[in-house]
Amino acid sequence: MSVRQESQNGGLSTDLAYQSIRAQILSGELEAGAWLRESELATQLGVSRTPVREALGRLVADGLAKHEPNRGVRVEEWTPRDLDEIYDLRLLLESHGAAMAALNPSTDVAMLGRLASEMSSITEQRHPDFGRLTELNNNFHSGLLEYSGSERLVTVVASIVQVPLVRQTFARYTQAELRRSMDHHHEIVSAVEAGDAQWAEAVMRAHLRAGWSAMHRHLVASRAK
Amino acid sequence: MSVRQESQNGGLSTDLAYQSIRAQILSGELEAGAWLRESELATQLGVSRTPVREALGRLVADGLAKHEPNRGVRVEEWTPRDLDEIYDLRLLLESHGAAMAALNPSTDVAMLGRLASEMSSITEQRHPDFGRLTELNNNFHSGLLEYSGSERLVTVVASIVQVPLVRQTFARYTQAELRRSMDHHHEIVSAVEAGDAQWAEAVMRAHLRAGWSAMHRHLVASRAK
DNA sequence: TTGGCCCGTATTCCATACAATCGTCCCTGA
DNA sequence: TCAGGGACGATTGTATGGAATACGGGCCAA
Repeated sequence: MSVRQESQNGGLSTDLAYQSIRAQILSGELEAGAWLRESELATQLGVSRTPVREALGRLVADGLAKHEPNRGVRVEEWTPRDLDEIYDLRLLLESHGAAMAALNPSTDVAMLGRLASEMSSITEQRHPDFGRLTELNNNFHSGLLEYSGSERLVTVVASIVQVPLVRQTFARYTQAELRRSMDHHHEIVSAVEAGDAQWAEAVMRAHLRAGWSAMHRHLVASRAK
Repeated sequence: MSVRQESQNGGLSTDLAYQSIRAQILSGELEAGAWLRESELATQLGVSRTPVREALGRLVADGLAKHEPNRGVRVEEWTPRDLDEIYDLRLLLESHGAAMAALNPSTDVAMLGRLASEMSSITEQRHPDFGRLTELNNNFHSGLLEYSGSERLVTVVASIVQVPLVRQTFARYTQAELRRSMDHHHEIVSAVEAGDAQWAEAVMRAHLRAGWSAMHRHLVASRAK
């Protein structure tokens, strides 16, 4: 919830359309491969086709949808290979960002620590609120990236990462994995607080790789069935 | 000329507008901060405002222009800091890509070698064709990236890199720097041919860092004037 | 002289009408 | 029965008109 899904361009109706359609894609309400018909969405949202077209263009640029000339726009489909590519890039970019944040004296360590703690306490409850957990996790990761000092790093990662986040990764974790993931967050905070770039980078690598591993295990399981 | 500037969506007029406006920005014909008026561009290109609006939206998504609500779109401005960020990311991503290409057995080493050779021969001429050199250089870099096997890596780098390339970096090089840059290309080919990922990665790092250094020298010089 | 308000103008933003294009279905003929 | 072709329908792509909004200049008052 951190960046880039609030209005980046002006139109009121355009933004409404963009937010709404995007939400429907990410929630799974619109499944992969489904057609995004301009007039249908327009009437559904109570606006004309023009802002819908504009919103669809942005979604295509985001990589969430695919344009087929003279045919229309449909929700992008994702293969396991795509997810591998994404995690590979996250590994590279986010660990780099963590290192830079550790070197940045104005990084708000306290805020990151609070996020990590709140996430921990959520996981200790009987029925964890995975939605809230995902939201806090996004805040943690993108917040850390912002302290890397590189605006582009934030936007690039945001443009890559949006898809797999929706898959409710946390809900797939075992209890041990969940706990380890939370521990990673605290360790990252410690590393940043210590100003130790290599430590921060290494923990972030481990953190993401662990997430990738859990996701991968689930993928092969679901493919087998 | 490698990727992502050919039509990614359908419209004929839309594509014309996109290509044309984009070219005007990259050539410097439209300078930073200039307003991109819909009707003006529409009449200039002989189309209506609608495809122009769509093209502007894509340019904003590309990061080449900036949208100001209810005011219009203007050409994005670039600070030296932006260029630093971009080179930082290129360093990270392209060196990683080079390493992966070295590990990929189906990488077309011969093609890369031909590109490197042709670039070398251009630089040895009395009046090198820097435009052609830039084009071949783009082909070399994006070609190498494609052999990394990660589609996303290609598109991500393409989305970041477009701006500084236009600044005719090669024309700023000293003779020695130009020669070193060409040598780097050949060395990268050797490393990839040897299947040595670490070698390829290291040379690519050096190659980009050298380019950054030359650009930086020029920036401080032009700022002093 | 200067600060603030009001209105005119230019421009975007949204809606709607029209044109072009593609897929599908039916019909025909072998 | 099946292959090929042509017209219909649905949907995108383009053009244009009208509503909303923000800037700039001029007027008024202190």
